[in-house]
Parts: sequence; C-alpha cells; structure tokens
Amino acid sequence: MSEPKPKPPPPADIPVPKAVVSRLSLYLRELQHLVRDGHQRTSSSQLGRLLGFSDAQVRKDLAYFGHFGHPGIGYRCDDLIKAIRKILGTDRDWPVAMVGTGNLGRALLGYKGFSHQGFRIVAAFDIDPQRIGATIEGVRVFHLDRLVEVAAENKIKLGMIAVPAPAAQAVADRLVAAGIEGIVNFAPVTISLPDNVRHVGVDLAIELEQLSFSVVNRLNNNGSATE
Amino acid sequence: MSEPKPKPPPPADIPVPKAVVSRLSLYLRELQHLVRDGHQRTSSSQLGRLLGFSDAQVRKDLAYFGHFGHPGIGYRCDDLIKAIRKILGTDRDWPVAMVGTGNLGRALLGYKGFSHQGFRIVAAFDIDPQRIGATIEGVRVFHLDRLVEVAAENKIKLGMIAVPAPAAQAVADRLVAAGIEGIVNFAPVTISLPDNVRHVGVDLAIELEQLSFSVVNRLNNNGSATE
DNA sequence: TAGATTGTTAATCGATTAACAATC
DNA sequence: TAGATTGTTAATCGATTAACAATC
Repeated sequence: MSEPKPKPPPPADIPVPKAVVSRLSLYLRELQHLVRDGHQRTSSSQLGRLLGFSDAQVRKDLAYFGHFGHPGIGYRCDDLIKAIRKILGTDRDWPVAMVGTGNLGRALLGYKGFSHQGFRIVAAFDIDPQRIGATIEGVRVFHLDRLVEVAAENKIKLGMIAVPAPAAQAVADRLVAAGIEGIVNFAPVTISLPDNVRHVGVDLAIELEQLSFSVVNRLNNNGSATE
Repeated sequence: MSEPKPKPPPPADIPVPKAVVSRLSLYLRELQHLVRDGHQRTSSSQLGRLLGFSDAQVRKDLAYFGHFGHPGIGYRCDDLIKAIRKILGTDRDWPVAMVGTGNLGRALLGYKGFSHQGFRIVAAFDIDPQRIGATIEGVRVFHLDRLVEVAAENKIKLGMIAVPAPAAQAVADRLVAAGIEGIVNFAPVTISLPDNVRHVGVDLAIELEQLSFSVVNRLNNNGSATE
C-alpha cells in the first residue's frame, strides 16, 4: 500500500503487440466504470471476467509497461487509470480536426465520448460553400483550403476523415501536407500514407459484415467477434 | 477459364480465425473498387499490395473457404466477390433495427455505405416521445416498446445500439428478447449477452486512443494500426 | 499465519511466411 | 514452351495460457 521507491518500470522497448494496445483501451474503459461504481481496487481476474479475457492475459498485458499491481492486493483503479492514460498518450489534450461535415461528420462533432478521453475537435473542414462559416456543435467549419493555417494555429496533430470514399485519399494527402501525424479514416477505402503518419480505418459496413458472418456461421465459433 | 466440374470446395469445417474474416471484408471492398475501375481479374500479390498484406496471406485466407483462383491466371474479380459475399452472408438482404436516434443513430440512418453491402435499416427505436412517429432518412421511429412486434413483422435479425452508455445493456436485453441474433454496439460499454447472440463493439473514442498511442510511440512500430 | 494475487517463466497453441509442385 | 500464379505444406514466428515463486 506504500510506495517504497519510485520503482523504475522496465520501459518496454520490446515491441508491443497491437492486440495488447487495443485491450489496454478496454481495461481503461472498464476501470473508469469501476471507479464510477465506487470501487477503489480491482484484480486481473475481475478485469478479465468483465471483459471476457483470462486473468493471465490481463497481467501479461499490463506487465509489458511496468509493475502497476501489488501482489496479494491487486491494482488500485486510480493508479492504473493514470498509468494506462500515460501509456496511450491520453494524459494530455489532443486537438483534432474533422474533415467532412456530412451526416457522419456532424454526428462525430456532437459525440460526447471523445472529450472524456482527452480528444477535442477544434475545427471542421469542408468544401461545400453552403457549410463553410457555420458552427456545428460549437465547432467552426472552415474551407479545406485553410487546413494548413488552422492546423498550425491550433497545434492539431490528429485528424478524422468523414468524406465520401472517392475524396478520401486527396483529403488524406492534404492532412499530411498540413503536418497531421495521425488519421482516423471513416471512408470505406484504403488510403495510403507516408510511413511517418499513423492511421486507423473504421468501416461501419465492415462491422456489420463481420456480424453477418458470425450469425450465419454460428455453429462453430462461439462467443462474440470484435470489440 | 472454363469450369470443368462444379469443383467441390472443401467446406471449411475447421475453425476460421477471426482475423481471416476481417481481412475477407477488406478483400471484398478492394475487389469492388477494382471492378469499378474496370479490372476483370486480380492476383493475390495485387490484392496484397493494395492492402499491405503478403501474397501468401491472401491466398491462405481465401483457401480456407475453397478454390477460387486459377493457377497461372489469378482470380476473376466477379467470381471472387460473389464467393466472399456468400461466405460473409451478405449475398442476401439483412433488415436491421437501429436503437437510439440521437446524433450518432441519425447519422447511421443516413449512411449510404450499409445498403451497398446488403444491409437495410428498416426501423428505428427510441423512448423520447418527441422523436417517436418521426421519419428520419426514410426510416420510421417507433417506441422501443414496439420492438418485439416490429422486429417480427420485418424479420429483423440484426440490431445496432446507438444509445447512451448507461442504457446500452437494457437495450441489448430487449433486442435479445425480440429475437435479434446479432448486435453492433456503438455505446462505450461492454455488454453481456447469451452465447447464441453474436456481437461486435465499436467504440469511437477507442479508435482515437489507438491512434494516440501509435503517434506517441512512433519510434518502433512502423506502419498503421487497425483497419 | 493463511489466503490472495502479482509478475514472470516455460509450455502450448495459433497465425504468418516461405517455398514449391501443380497448373494454366 | 516459358512465365505466371495458385493451393498447400513445412518452417518460423508470435501470442496466449498455465503454473508457480515472490509478495503482501
């Protein structure tokens, strides 16, 4: 319960599997629920049970990044939350750009879930004159031509693409030119980017396809699909 | 080029890795783009290059389900599209229920990407009297109490949850009670479901977290994150 | 102390890659 | 035929699980 020394956590310079990082986000979400429900501490077996993972996996995942638990005791929720946020990089504030203010773009502008994790959409972009100058959910819509300028002013490092598929690659190129370092692409196309820019693709129809597959082939594979 | 015999494809009764199925969706999307661009055939190396996978992986993935290619020739796009749709179960029409007509729910009701893959949102549900009876993007909004009735009438097997996190589990329970067999959950909570109901979780904030991690830790892990 | 739970190692399991005979 | 490309096997690589000493 006491902190004997600032215990130097082995700064994991070994490559961290992608799957581990995605479970980290789930642990964080679950820990936040536990705290909201008044829990102060938890254990690898409780976290595992809540998420459908083994206790061994939870411990192994966390141990990639340091010694966050206390043998015989478990994990302090607060501490673990802080640690995971630090690992994920969400211990800071991330200004985010949204490109595209159609149905999906507008919905994402209003999505409350982002701000809880430190993401703040600070500017939206479009090329439709009808939409430029408007303020949606408190976010100003600029012409895409002003991307470089506005991104620099607001120190924007992350961008989301919510434009029609045929426009996505060109938008991605412009985000890169504006110095953006990471992109979430909601357009249903594979975009190609320089090696130094990270990206995540989210295709909503594909999520339904995965579901369709697992419903149709329910016979064997028991359980769920992705999270 | 000719079809000598209806060649009995080894009906993969061995368990198919989840990762294979998610790549199948990407192959399908890429094939559809190729066809739109006028291509008639493709190869494992072309598909791999377009998506960032090895040619061996593409062949192995497809071979789980049958013999779709022609040695020395490659794959006919049309045939492969048909085959993958059959495997994914998107060779048919899926009526889908949307629960929740807030920002996100409304955006999804208007999302065109679903219909291209055979998904048709045929009814929306809410509990806010203000919203009930409305028609959004051509979809009628019913009170959640009418879920059982409307789901049966429309033979709805799939549902999407776009309600606030605290309401998600209760909604999931009602979808199950209404005979729904698969759920895409957009609420940022883990929902628990009976074994015979499949589900996929999509947490938009988590996508940004994954991006944040890979931007912050750009040093080692080169490339992208998820697709 | 006895009971609980961690971090870590070794064993198992699964997925990806490389290589190549078969085929067009 | 020579060149291209598949489907599949074996080899490699990586991730998960089981087990347990160390710790509280």
